[in-house]
Amino acid sequence: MELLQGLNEKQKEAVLQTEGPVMAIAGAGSGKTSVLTKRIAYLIFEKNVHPGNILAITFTNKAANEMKERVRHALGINTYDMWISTFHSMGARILRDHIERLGYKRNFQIIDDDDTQQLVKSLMKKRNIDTKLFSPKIVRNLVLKMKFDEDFIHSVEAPYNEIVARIYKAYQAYLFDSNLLDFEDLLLLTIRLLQQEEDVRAYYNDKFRYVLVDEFQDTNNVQYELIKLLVNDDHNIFIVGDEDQSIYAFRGANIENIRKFKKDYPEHYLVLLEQNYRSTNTILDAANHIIINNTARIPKKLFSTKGKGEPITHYKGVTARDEVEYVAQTVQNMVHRGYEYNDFAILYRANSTSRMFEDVFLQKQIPYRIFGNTSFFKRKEIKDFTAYLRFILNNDDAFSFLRVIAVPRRGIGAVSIEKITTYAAEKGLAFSDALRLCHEYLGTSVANKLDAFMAIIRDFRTQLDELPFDDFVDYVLEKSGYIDMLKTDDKGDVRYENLMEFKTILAENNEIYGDLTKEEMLTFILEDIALKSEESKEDVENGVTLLTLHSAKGLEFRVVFIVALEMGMFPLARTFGDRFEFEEERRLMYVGVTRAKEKLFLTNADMRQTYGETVRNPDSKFLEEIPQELMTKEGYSVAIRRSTNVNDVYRKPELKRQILKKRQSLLDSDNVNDIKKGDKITHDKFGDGIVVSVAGEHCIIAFSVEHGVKKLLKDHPAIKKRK
DNA sequence: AGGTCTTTCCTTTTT
DNA sequence: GGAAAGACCT
Repeated sequence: MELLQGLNEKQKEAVLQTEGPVMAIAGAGSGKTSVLTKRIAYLIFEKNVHPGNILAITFTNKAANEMKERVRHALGINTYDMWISTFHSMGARILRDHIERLGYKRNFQIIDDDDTQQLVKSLMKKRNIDTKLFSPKIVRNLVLKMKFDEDFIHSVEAPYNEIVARIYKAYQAYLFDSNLLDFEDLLLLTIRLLQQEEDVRAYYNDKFRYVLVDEFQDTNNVQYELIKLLVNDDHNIFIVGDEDQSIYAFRGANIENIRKFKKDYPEHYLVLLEQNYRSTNTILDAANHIIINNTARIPKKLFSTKGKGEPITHYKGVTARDEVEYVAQTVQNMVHRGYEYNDFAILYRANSTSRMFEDVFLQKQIPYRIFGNTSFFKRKEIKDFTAYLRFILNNDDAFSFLRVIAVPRRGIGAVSIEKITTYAAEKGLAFSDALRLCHEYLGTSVANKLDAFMAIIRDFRTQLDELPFDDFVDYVLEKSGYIDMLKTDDKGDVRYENLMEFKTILAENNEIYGDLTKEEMLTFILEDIALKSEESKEDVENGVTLLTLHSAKGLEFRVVFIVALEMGMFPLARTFGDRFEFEEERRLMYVGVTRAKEKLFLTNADMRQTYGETVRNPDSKFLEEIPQELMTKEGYSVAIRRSTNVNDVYRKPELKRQILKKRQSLLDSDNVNDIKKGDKITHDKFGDGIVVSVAGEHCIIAFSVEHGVKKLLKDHPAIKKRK
């Protein structure tokens, strides 16, 4: 059969065993994605299964998109009827149709993690809980756990237990009243719906005859529960996973689910995919030697028919800058030798590491793509504008109101808003009604301002139906005063451009959802934005890929650089004391190494700036775990390491003190602006100016007319003396 | 209330 | 070193 061409025996089994539960344990690079897509093709072409009867669940949007792409293009199947999505978008899609059964309104909006964090904080403040003494971050995490299991609160210790219990209640009520769902709700409410409403469950059980779950090792208990509710009595469930690649325990992923699956579906068919089609044996050897250090795992050894390949290169830079320059230089050299920019990936543990690479790549004109990081949709202006859209659609959305009322400022501040919410609470009114009826509570001037604002919002609601999206966006930006506000913002130009970019995105969606009402359309678009956090904006055709180790999962590249391999950077310092967490770091390393097809570079630096301070981290433990004969060493590691022992700095306090002292004196001399009255200086932000007077640490400087006269710290780094 | 300067916290990782 | 929150001044 043509479809099965190029598959090995094990892979064929995984495709052909269509009925009943199947568990495929698939090592890195074992052709898992192609098994998944071919299985879908086989179901449709050979078993005549309707695409609408297939549900494929992935973990990230990137994986979902890639699977869609492959099913659509490589196999020529129309994915329109097929559900290929993440757990969360699947939940949203089901809830959009049935959530009224749970008392919510169907035009609910999704609130992202940043916003829940803020919400918890403001709820704490409103209840006079000191957010300095009690971290809102901890409270929020505990509240989220309580969402999964209310009994969880009994294991929380005083005094947090009482606070968390209160905030949990308030938080849930707030979301419900505002018709908002957080990420957890997307799963939990779907479960509640399926448990509570038998006919709904029957509908989906009948619809989803074949369920496929990718990256099963990353499912948490709630997601597993959801899978079980969706799988019907035929038990046609296919899961693919690899416990060595479980990297989401921090988010509740539970490797135990693999064992639970075995128990819940005792009749399951097991397939082991161990042959690797991706990497050279040198790379696999290194990966095997790293992962073997983890205690809790089923032994598994990847093998490959590819040759030995090139050795791994470890480069140690003198500074982090040096490390980055080396990476850039190496990329360029290899491109001259015939590689494409597309062939390279730079992998790092934390998003913040990407900054310096961006700097250097820009400078050297190396094209690159960057995944994740500050997503387009998390920018202030975009969040502001989406808050407008949300509030226009739903006047009960108090959270969006708070944002919108303050940009631009409208003379309605914290005090007045507090009055409105108190009023709503006392009278038991919906937020939208409170906004209409609260006049007596407010001063006349504030009441008038609020009226004027609500009139604008009502007008926006009318215009939404009247105007094409393009014009609607311009209309809102103009009439809300947002455009005027940007004129005084020093980042106004960039912000404006981003908003125009956002307009384009809306217009594109307009075409996709052409047959819906404007309101429905906008609701879908906002949902999309909330769930698909990242959209690689700069669409470089051929560029180096910069991404975190987490988002690298499932991808492969000819050449991979894993950077900043230092104790504290990777593995992260906070994981040192916890074996469980440390082993997750190691799995992350394993994922990183196995992304490489031909050549692997491991880099780090002797010195780097962290939090604005120079630190010297020892080499990452993971470097030692790779057999040294697989590696060649370059850079600092060869030249200098023998003469200075980095660890001395940590062992000898007096040495450390000396270094600190020297560093301090360097800092001091760097920052001292020996300026006197009458000196001409230049300021990073205010431009050129003349020193009017100096007194102690401060000085008074006259800048150009638009900035005027300012009192500033004399030694502020933004001030430089002009020659 | 709003703007500016100063201090604080920070880095996991994703939906 | 940089963003966000807070303190302080107008």
